[in-house]
Amino acid sequence: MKLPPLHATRLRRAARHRFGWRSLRPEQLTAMRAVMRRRDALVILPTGAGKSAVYQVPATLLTGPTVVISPLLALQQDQIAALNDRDRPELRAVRISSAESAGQRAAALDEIRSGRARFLFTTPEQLSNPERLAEVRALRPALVAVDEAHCISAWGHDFRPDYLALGHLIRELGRPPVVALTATASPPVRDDIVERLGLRKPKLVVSGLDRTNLFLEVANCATEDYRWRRLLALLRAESRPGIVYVPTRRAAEELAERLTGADFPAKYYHGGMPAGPREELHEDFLADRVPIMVATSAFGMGIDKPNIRWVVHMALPDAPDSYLQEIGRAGRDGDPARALLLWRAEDVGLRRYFTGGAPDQEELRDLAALLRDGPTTRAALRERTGLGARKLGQLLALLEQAGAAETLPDNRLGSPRYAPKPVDAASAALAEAERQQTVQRSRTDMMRAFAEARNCRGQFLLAYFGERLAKPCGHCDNCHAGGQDAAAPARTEADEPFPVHGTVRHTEWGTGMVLGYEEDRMTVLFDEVGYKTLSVRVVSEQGLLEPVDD
DNA sequence: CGGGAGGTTTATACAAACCTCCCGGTGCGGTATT
Repeated sequence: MKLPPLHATRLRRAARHRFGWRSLRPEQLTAMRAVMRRRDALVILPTGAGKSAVYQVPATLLTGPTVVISPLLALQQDQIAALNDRDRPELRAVRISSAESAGQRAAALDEIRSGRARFLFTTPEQLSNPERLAEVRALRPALVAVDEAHCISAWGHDFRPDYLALGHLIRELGRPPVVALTATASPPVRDDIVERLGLRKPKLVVSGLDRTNLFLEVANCATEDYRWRRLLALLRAESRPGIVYVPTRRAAEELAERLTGADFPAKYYHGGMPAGPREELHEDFLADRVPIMVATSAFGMGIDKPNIRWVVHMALPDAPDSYLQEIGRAGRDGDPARALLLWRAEDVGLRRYFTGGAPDQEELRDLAALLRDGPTTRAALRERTGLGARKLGQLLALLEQAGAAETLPDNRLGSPRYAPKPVDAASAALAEAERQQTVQRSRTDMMRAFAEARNCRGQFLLAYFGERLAKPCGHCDNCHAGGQDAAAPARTEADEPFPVHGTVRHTEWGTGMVLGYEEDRMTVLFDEVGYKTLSVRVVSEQGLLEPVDD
């Protein structure tokens, strides 16, 4: 008789009795068992595949509370409500955020301490407050779950710098096991998550990147008018609800009005709106009261709505990472859904702008010099430099990469013992910023290459995310147009001279990972210069790449 | 980086070409004011 794997029975029983889930998917179970063995895990599963269960079920079997770090308060609200609706003390969730008063915070901590609640939801910003951190540490958490972990990479470097410090903060919590969860993470994003969270040999669980019920289409639009007419054509052919992604807030408002005028009732949503209407729209959309949502990228994270029938992009997204996140919201019910990208070459300009320029070398140098005066706080640094919180966070992160700044156990900032001179630290930090921008630009290049691809789009996307799809996907415009030659001769070693996912070195660009092959071209992700597409023939003839042993 | 608005120049002067300026995403938290 074959014994069930360690912990599997307990986990299944807990899932059934405490949550009412009659079965667990293999990938869920794999991740949960890693958690039970107190091993770190990086879990990449599509939303709706039971990602939350991965930390929630083990949490009920561990001694001690689970801290859930999640980026959006609105999202936390939904997750907390879902847990508390079950009305069981061992599932009860509380929160610490700017939305709770000091009294509520004390009550939440007390509930956890006394065992009346098990889950503590919070944000990276809360934990970066030393008092808050000490309060949470005193609870002796048994597990930390980092939800929407791609935010570390997408937001940490500029927008929400506290995300970059999460690794330090978790260490200060007593370093319980950590499980990081997200729906999409390309190889460099995975590396970023592992490095920034300080994950130790994490169990990697990946599944469900190829969404077979999602039909991928792209149209290059010579004019704005053509873009509009393609949108109308889709609206006439498809049912509701759907999401139209636009690049700016103004475009969201204008397009919603124009669509409504054309007898396609639509609402708009963007980050500049007051919180009240935003929440209301969010709920209205979930309740099928909004047929068409025209939105910026602010809309959608954490939306787990089964019946979204299509997602249209009215501009080129900044990267395949965002694109896959956004189209992934369609067709969760498994029924056919469409993802239509309507793009123009002109769209790239806005993306370049958002990528930003180089930081100021003098500011970097002065900051590095200040850090040498002895440990200090962010508030003191803001005061002495006159920098804003966000800017300061960015510069500190860069200086940390340059070995000129470190976060001390008491959450103050200092200069490491062998820190480079401020001038050299500034140069190194600037170089790091340039590297990050180069990589980000190469992501936009890959997004454009996807739009211009004449072969299977599913294969292209999966290769970008470091996965391999053996056959053409069969659910994209190019596959349907017969662009794929099913009778093509089998590919040989001459076509694919380096193994997929193997490491190579380029004479100029340094080391990188082979992501995949497409006809006579290959895509490589280089550490320093990001994604590059190369001609296999040229690579072979000129010996541009050599294999590197991993 | 590029589009759009709005103004100015041009000289095949009731239009087009050119110029300049402004704008552009994602959210936490805390503080100040009603």
